[in-house]
Amino acid sequence: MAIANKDQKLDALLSAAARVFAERGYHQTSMRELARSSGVSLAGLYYYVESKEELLYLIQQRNFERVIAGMQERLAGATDPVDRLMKFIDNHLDYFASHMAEMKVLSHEAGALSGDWLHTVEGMKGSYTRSLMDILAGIEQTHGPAHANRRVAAYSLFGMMNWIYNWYDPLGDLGVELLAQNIGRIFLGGYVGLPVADASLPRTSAG
Amino acid sequence: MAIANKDQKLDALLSAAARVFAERGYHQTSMRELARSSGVSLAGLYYYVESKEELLYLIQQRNFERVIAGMQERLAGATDPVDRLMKFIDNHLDYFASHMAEMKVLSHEAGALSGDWLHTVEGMKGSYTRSLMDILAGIEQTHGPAHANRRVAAYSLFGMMNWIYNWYDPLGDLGVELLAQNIGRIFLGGYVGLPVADASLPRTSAG
DNA sequence: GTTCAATCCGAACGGTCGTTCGAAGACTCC
DNA sequence: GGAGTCTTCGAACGACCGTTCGGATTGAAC
Repeated sequence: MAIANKDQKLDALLSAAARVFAERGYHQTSMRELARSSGVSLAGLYYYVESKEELLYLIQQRNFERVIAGMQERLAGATDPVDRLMKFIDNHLDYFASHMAEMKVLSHEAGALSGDWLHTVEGMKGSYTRSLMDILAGIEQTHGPAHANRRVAAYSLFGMMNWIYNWYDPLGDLGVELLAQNIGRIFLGGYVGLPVADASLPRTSAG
Repeated sequence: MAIANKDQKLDALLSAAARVFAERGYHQTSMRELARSSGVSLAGLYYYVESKEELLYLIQQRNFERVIAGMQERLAGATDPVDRLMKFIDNHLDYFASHMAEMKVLSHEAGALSGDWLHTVEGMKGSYTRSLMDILAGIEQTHGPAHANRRVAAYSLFGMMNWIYNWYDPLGDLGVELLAQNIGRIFLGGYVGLPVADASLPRTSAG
């Protein structure tokens, strides 16, 4: 019970910290604020975590891990490159929209890590980016020459998806499925001139 | 001479500060570091600026002003909506690429301002966003129904363009013209299914 | 060469920061 | 009920923060 309980409390701590980091920024947030908003004393935080930076690292690493795991799961049975891309986008935006605070911290506080922690997270980003580039290569093979440089295309897609923390409200009128559909359509139409049919996308009421 | 000289030194100060803010982040940067990297004493900074936050505000406001002025200048004679969009993108990326530090500060430290200063910069952002949305409306009129929600499209384009501070090297192999061409092509092709011909874009050696 | 404003700075202020430490409470097992 | 481990925390530490203030330095104007 003891160890499981500790892990559970660490999870709650990370979730509370992510909310505050997302709202006020990592450097602007003090350990005293984190203590207050998570119901633990200041010193008590250090029972679960060895430093403020480890808190940031754990938020980034754990959530990125889940994004990557979700992607691998969704891609497991898909062979058509376009289908794979849409699943990649769906997964990314799904996780993003349901973990806005954590993903904002992951996207926005990338430069706040250092040392091995930074190295680890950057490794994950590299591998994630490579996954997308591979999918793009597959699309080029099946749908003719690309209309844009593959690297530019990959980072443009990440830009579209990661920028949403600046404007998207998951509780607003625009559902995640529709958002993913829109972004997927913009990207695919521009990258290989593919008009993405509604039928190949998850249906939404506002479709 | 006196006042002009002061303005000139303020410019140099802002430029030095932007470089440090871009590299280490606004909150992580101390006034002592800014003093060191701009060759002024700590107290001397306060002759030019009333607070650290005003420094950030001036960087954001002055550069955003120039981006908007550049846009208005380039759009002055253009009537074709697609041409207007390409000019909008060109201007944005041109300025971004030649002022990477300032624009990273503008994009990345948006949440660090408060009060009237925040209000002013947000007003500029709103007006700039409206300009893009107007161009998109024009494109829809001349090139048929859009393949994606206009608001999503606008923010997706901003995402593509503003994300470049995370990966783009203005001194690398990929020139700004080519970058703008690629992003413009991805966006236009996806938004209204328009295959952008090379001829309608600025020529580059790598075409 | 005195005046006066513009320019610059050393030194200090009060405050907040991340982190530590020793000890107190809570819980389990005998 | 005693031993031992897990969990929690009040209080304090040294470091650094943004900002201020009084005075030094400069340079043009008369």
